[in-house]
Amino acid sequence: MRQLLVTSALPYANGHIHIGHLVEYIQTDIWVRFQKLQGNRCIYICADDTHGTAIMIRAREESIGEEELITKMQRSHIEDFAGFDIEFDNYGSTHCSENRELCEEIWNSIREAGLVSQQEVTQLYDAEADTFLADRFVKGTCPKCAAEDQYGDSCDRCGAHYSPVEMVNPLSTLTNTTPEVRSADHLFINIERLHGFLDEWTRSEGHLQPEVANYLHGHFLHEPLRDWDVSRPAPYFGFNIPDSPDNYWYVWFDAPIGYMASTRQWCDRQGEDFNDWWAGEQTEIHHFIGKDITYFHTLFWPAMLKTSRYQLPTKIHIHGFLTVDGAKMSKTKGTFVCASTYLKHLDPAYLRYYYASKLTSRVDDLDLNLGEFVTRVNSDMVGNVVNLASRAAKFATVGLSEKYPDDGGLFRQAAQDGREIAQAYESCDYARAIRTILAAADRANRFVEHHAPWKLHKDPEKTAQLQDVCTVALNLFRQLAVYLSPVLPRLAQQTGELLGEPIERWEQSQQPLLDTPVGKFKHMMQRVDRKHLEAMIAESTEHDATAGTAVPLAETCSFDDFMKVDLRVARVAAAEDVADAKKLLKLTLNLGGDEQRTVFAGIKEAYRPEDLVGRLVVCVANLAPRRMKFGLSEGMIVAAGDGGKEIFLLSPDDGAKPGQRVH
RNA sequence: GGGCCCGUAGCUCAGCGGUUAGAGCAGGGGACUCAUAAUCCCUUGGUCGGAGGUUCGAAUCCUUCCGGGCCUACCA
Repeated sequence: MRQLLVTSALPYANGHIHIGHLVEYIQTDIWVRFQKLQGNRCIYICADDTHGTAIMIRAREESIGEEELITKMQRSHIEDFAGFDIEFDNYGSTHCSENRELCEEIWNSIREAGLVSQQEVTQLYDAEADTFLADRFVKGTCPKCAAEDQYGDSCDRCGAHYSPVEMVNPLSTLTNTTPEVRSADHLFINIERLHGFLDEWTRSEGHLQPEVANYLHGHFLHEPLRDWDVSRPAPYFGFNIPDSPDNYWYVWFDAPIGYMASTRQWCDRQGEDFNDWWAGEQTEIHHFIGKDITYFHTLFWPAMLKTSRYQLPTKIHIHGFLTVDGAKMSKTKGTFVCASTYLKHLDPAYLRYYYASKLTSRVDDLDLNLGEFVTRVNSDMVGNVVNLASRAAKFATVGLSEKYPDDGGLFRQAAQDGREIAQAYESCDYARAIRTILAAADRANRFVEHHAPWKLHKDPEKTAQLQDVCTVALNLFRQLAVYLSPVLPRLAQQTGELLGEPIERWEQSQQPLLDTPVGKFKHMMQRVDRKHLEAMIAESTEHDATAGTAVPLAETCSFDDFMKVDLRVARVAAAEDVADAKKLLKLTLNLGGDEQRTVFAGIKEAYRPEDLVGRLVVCVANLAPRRMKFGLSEGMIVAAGDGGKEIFLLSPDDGAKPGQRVH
């Protein structure tokens, strides 16, 4: 019997669970249920990730304490997960005494190993909010291309990377004030000292999916690893560092330790020995995470565990992101669906089944195609599998036969399929498991078709034959229910009730159930109603009115300030593609008379050159010319939108003439 | 600029060195009526992104080009 400790990534206490998160929790829950069904000793551990600047700021916005915020959010997360039949053995929080103690212990080991150093870090500081600003909390003008309204680390428009300290006219998005530059001492971990270990660990068989190992070597491990900044100066919501009391551990230091803290809570409750789970080789440790946090889990985390002499992960299972109908989840499209919203409209089994039918062991993104969702659930799951019980149970009033009848080898074949299905679950290739199960369901349906119980039913002399046919059909169905029970626990439970024996072990798929009464049949699952799906999307759709208020207004400016900007109507005389540029089109603008300008505009993804020629636009005519990679840009055209495909050029109403001033 | 991954039927994918390239859904035709408009049978549909190469043999290995996605370190 194996002993397994399984985790999912800790959801951040800053937001609610949505269908994107659920890919991971459903994936993990299926794996854990499979392991338990196999008779392995397996615990599923998770917790809320509660620390960091974002929590501090949100608590302020809601005028409540951080602890109140995270308590509320944890309750909500637990409820959402329960609604999707995701069963944790312990669901904790990183903000607990167990975590603080473990952080301290691991920190001391890292200190003792001589890996910690102090370095000065210069950052922007918001004096009004009294906090250092992470890059995402700074907006300003790009120091390279002068694009406005860019985030503090890089520019959407020219792709430049810089430090927020270099930005022109930076503004704190928290208070809309101008931040100051301040320095503070941070603590760094010299992770390069573990380079050799990480090189070997990431490469050695089985710890990572091959593409992840390739990525790490191609991207990080081919050069010296940079020191990891693990502290943040006050104010910060988190744990104080005992030997550096003005500093806090960065949230990514204490978050993975939360896996251990949550395990410790479980151990204390169960009377188990914590070291048995984290300090000995008898336990396999499996982390399930999304590809966005690969770096923390495959480099920092093993380094921390190695240094503090804890057990290293057996395997890190990494999955991709969720897209909906091929695009990122979007609030305006209504595809950013919260777990609780989903549950108001649809059965959680649908999503569990659909995700399972698409999950493989690779890091690829998973697309939730809404049309396909309906088809797979209705045709494959309900029509093919669940309906099998429906068409046989009704005729099985006398119960199952005493001896298993000749079924042409169907039961044996499906029993043998169990090996392949189990292997598929084990390797996280659930799509393969589902495919194999569906093939068995096809065979079972063919059997029923061929033996036509509805005809036998009409002939009183064929009762025994009818019983045999139902015995086969229901046993074939029960096999499927066992195989699907990690994905569809409720279906397994209903099947157990129908046939009078709960489904608890994988081996139940290997022996037919005989000589037992069959309960009264009730529908086990409804088909998806497209209307409910549409209602869910409608409820998730955020309208423009609410979406538009998200960006705070800029500082008040005087009329004179405004008049410094000379906006002119211009006609696009020519527009051409800039071959090597990702975002730029080269425009020739006519500003009235002979006045011509060349402008490089970052609108390539939203407009085709041929559609622009001849139209009127509004141009900033007195903007300082800018030397760009492809030539000199002598102005700027004004547009709304976030960039990419979401760019909307402004144009005057009919009658305006090139050269007219806009004011 | 660099890195990782992916391009197979309308859609979602399987096949990853060896018989005429497969499945499900969708499309077309038929059967059946037990069942949740279900199920069963037959059927249409692909120059396996393009071009080279290795090989007796390539969707499968290598090179290169094209197209797409993701990442590029104090938000990994």
